[in-house]
Amino acid sequence: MSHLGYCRLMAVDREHVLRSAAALLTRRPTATMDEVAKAAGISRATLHRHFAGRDALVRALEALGIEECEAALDAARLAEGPAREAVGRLVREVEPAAGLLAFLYSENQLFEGDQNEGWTRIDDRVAALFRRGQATGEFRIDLTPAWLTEALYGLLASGAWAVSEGRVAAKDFTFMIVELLLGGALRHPERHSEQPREES
Amino acid sequence: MSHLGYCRLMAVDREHVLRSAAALLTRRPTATMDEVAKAAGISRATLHRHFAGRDALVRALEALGIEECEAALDAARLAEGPAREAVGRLVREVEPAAGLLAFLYSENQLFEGDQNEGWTRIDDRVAALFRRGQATGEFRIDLTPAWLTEALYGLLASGAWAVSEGRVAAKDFTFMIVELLLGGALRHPERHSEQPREES
DNA sequence: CTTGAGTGAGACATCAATGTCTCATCTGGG
DNA sequence: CCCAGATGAGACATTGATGTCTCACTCAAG
Repeated sequence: MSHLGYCRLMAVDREHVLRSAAALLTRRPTATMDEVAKAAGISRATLHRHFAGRDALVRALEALGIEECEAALDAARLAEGPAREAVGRLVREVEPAAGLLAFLYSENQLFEGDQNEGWTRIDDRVAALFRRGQATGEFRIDLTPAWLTEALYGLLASGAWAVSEGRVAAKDFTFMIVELLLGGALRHPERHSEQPREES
Repeated sequence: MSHLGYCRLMAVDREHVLRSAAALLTRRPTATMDEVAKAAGISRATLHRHFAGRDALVRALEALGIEECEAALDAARLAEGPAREAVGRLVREVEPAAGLLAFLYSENQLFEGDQNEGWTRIDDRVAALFRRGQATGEFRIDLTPAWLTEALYGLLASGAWAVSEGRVAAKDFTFMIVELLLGGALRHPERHSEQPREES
């Protein structure tokens, strides 16, 4: 088990480091490599042995986020049943990764240009869900799938931050996001005009 | 006019520097003081004469954002008419500042602890609007005003980013945010149960 | 016991951004 | 013309994070 055991132990270790880094950077996006190492319970030297530098660490976190996102997309079975229920499943599945995704979401605003293709694949799958909902008549057609996708990301990030700052209860996370995204804030089923603007 | 003129000119200049800094940092939150100076068409030395350092610059931008936010809150007359229309007015009034607010929104996630009290005042006013809407029966009561407030911020930031990256048209900004926040993505007025979760 | 891989601690060098300083230049008012 | 204030350009030291290196220690396998 010398060789195999070695690799698997490294993987576990790396996984653990990534998890603590994600947890820390979610709260303090500017945390130092020193702090990341300390949070993982290892020395900076060892951290550097696992990840060549801060870039590599963030890249690895991005890969982890993409991986968990796609796992959530798979688990949510977006193609099955009513689209609205698929949205609910998706948010529920993605909830554990919401903090990490919120970090990566704001981190992506910093990087110009080269954005990982994994995100566009995810974008496509989410947008396809909204498009399906529009095709079946469940969702309104005057809000583009691209915007609904962006809005979902924004609500996930807002929700994660609001929970981490104690402004909303963690147990309401999925409920609030899904209810707002699907149903909106209005109470009565009366739907106002689709052209609400005065001229101007 | 030596003295008065001096002050007013300085104010105009400072205003211009702040505007360009806001425009630049909105696109590239990590821009250097050098780049900020270049973007404003002045030298780094002069930039330092206006703002002691990067901290001071960000603080000034924060103050500007708060100022514009409160101006938008005033202009939207949140206490008048149906709450849903007040939300529409608010988003429309706040739209020109959305980019700056998105920058400050993510910047605030970086700073720990001491957050400017101006934001809590703004939070209170927005939350009061949602609370009023709930009291009049316009808004549902199973989404807390605090969450609706956070969600509005998140949608504003998402919208600003989506527009700046060309994913949604700038002219649809207000429409999409208001429609999603108030009406949600569902097409039909049928409202699903307020306890949509399976047990578990 | 011996060995070797992995680790922690810490000493550097590097690098980018920042803050401070000086000096030459420009400009408008006296 | 002369001058004071503001500016631009650039040199310089500082600071904080980072990347690299060495060395001693631990621990489990042989």
